[in-house]
Amino acid sequence: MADNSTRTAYTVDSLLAVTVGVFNERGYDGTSMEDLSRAAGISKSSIYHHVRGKEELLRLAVGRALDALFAILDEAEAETGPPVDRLEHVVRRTAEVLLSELPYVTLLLRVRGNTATEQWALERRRDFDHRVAELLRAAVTAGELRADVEPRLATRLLFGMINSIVEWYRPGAKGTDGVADAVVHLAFDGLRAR
Amino acid sequence: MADNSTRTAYTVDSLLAVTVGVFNERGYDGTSMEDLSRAAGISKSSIYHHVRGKEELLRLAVGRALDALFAILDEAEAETGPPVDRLEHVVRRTAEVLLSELPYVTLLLRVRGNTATEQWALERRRDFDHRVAELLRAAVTAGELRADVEPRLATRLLFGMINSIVEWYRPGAKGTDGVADAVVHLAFDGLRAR
DNA sequence: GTCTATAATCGGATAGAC
DNA sequence: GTCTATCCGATTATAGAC
Repeated sequence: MADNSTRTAYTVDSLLAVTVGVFNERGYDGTSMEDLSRAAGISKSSIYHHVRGKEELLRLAVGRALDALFAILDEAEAETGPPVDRLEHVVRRTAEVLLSELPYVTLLLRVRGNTATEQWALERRRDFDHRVAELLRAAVTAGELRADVEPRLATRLLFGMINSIVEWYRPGAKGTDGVADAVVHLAFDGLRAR
Repeated sequence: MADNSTRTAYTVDSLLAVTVGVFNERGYDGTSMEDLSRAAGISKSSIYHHVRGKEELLRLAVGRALDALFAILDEAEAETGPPVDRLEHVVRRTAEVLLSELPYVTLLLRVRGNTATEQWALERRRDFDHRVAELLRAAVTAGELRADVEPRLATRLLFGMINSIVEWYRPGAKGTDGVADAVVHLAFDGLRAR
């Protein structure tokens, strides 16, 4: 918007939405405050009015993604059904959260660990993975999942598949309906025709 | 090695091995020439004796990964068996190449497209994906793979799973034997007990 | 809440000696 | 083939006006 006088002033949230888009396009390290100011249509120093700096923008964004993901685990662990059903719930809901919080989760999954904020994010991701691996292990013990693949390895490959959604999914694009269904089908029953 | 006088002089290849390790730890954008010189134990200007700059190091590294991946497709497309067998060959060999060329493929998979070199790498990755999707489509047409998941979507999820190996695999670590086998089993037959 | 101007530092790259 | 010294543009962040 070219006319500053009619544009609604930024809030931290609306600034964050713009920021995350740029971080995902250019990478966090590859994004300068100049890039952000251009994308937001305000000056660099105006950004510093809302946040302490670039790293705080990263922390707020990945925090939003992490909160959404941990909420899924809290739901699943409160359920009473067989382990395999709870695991399926986590798989489906994680895929759905990836889609609904796409830019925030995308950023989270690309974090490498250069700064304190990035290391904090990696740590919380590891906690998430461990809790999922426990669910999967319980389903194997119950005889509901095949026992010939090590649970930790299966968890990693399973979430590798789910997380890869952020690499290509674009809302509204053709042929992206039923992504969560496809994930659940492939994960539990595989590609082969029966 | 602290003693410069006894260390073998770098070649482009040996310098590349060091470089790729740092790029993967800190990210390409997050790595400075200063970081590289410290890791290699030589000065910044000595690096410029071997390569034209930072971007050339990236090009050499991802080029090595791409060459290894395209060699797999050339093999598979030359085979004469049923499509599903050729696809399984590609899946297994891709997982194996990920393991054998781990740092180079890791770097390739993290490229985002900020520079000309990065865009060239993304383009070649798209070519690879399309050729795999064709193989998978042929296997669906032959009735060897389930028809209720769109081939492009299945390809993406399949390679999402395979590529995610670079996120956690460390050579020699416990519980990482039979990774390629696990990938093939999960991809074609799924997690569920039979 | 946003601006212009600028401080302070970092990072890629080069010159020229050994 | 490697070094020290340095150039200079880019980048994060701040000061102070409106």
